[in-house]
Amino acid sequence: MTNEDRRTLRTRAALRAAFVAQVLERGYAGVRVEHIAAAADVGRATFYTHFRDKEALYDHVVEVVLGELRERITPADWEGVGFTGRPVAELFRHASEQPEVYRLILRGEGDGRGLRALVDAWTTTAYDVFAERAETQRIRPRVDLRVVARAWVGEQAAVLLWWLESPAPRPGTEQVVETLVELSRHGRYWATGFDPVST
Amino acid sequence: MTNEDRRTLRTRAALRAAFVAQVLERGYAGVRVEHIAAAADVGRATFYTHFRDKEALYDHVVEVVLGELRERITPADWEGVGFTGRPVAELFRHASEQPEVYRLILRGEGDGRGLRALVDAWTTTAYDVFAERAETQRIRPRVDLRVVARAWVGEQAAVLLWWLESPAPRPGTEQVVETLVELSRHGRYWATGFDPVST
DNA sequence: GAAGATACTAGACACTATGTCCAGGTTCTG
DNA sequence: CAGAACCTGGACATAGTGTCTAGTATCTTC
Repeated sequence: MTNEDRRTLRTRAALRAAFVAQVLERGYAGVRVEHIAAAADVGRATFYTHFRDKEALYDHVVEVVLGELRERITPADWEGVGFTGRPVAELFRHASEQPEVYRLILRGEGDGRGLRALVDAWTTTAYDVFAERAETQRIRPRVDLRVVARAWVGEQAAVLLWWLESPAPRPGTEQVVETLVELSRHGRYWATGFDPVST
Repeated sequence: MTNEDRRTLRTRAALRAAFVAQVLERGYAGVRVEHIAAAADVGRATFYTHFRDKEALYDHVVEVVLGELRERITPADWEGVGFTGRPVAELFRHASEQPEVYRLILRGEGDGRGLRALVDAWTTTAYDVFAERAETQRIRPRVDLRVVARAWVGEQAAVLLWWLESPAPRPGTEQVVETLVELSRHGRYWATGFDPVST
């Protein structure tokens, strides 16, 4: 890796950071290329030597985050007892390290493209794990696993966004993740204490 | 209600329909005011006599849908055994009657504003029901009800979008709703057949 | 069926942001 | 220090926005 490359990488990182900050400040539609360039301390023309337009930068940002997330979760995380707990915890931990990008994506900023990318990727991963588990354990699931995977992911997306946008005194990562795991394990009725039969 | 009002209402409805169709065809960012006007069979200037801009029309569309949904679900739907099943079924039924608008909103089109509006409204409603139930029944929930409400809504949003975008041979409303209810009742582990303890 | 009100219309307008281009400047490497 | 990158400001044509105006169509009411 030569040093020209380094310079390029630094500039791109600056543009990414500037983009995220600007979108959270002004909203995706309200951000001008000039704002991003200025916030990244770079000329407007320079922006275009790196990215075709605002959308391209957005896609790049999402790609980077998804790449990091993928690298962080190994197949081993999906093994064993309570096998969904570790991936969820890892997701929340990653998000808490860079709340801005995650808020950006989960809010559906940029016409929802990033949110759909995240949800789709995460859903595919989950479904594959669920399906393979059912396969190897000769289990015949009582419900459609595609629906289960979607539900599982949607649940996390909604809770994660709420958690990231909650003001200062918010529950800790462990507590929220624990709640999600409990819901997976015992169902909402059990967790809330409402008895579906006698009520 | 005079007849001028009628004309106005008809034009607005036409603009709403045109907007939805155009966004699904070109994506929110790709839609020009001219496209909407043309699709509604109306002059471009007319658009501006009804709505400030594209965003205002978008907000109006969301408002109408949320209004309809609210009207459809009475407090009685939240009563009794399996009290979450009926509202969910009603939501899915409403969505299946006008899949286009719901797809538009759930995809996060328009920088996610509509999706957030829908999720927030639905979450608030759910939380209030949950909280009041816990109150009147003197139940001390095992988990944070705010998280439960978020999770419950996120689950539905993700599954509903998936369902609306699935090609022709897709599961029926009843089946999908039934799955969601089962997940609420018994938890994901039970429904998938994976035993969290012995696995 | 005429008068009046209201919605609609085409076209022109200034304005703003986009994306491309270029010629010259800066910064790092070898 | 020479060369190769990256960066730069400014100029440019283009496209879409939102406003306005003067005039036309449509419907109600008497």
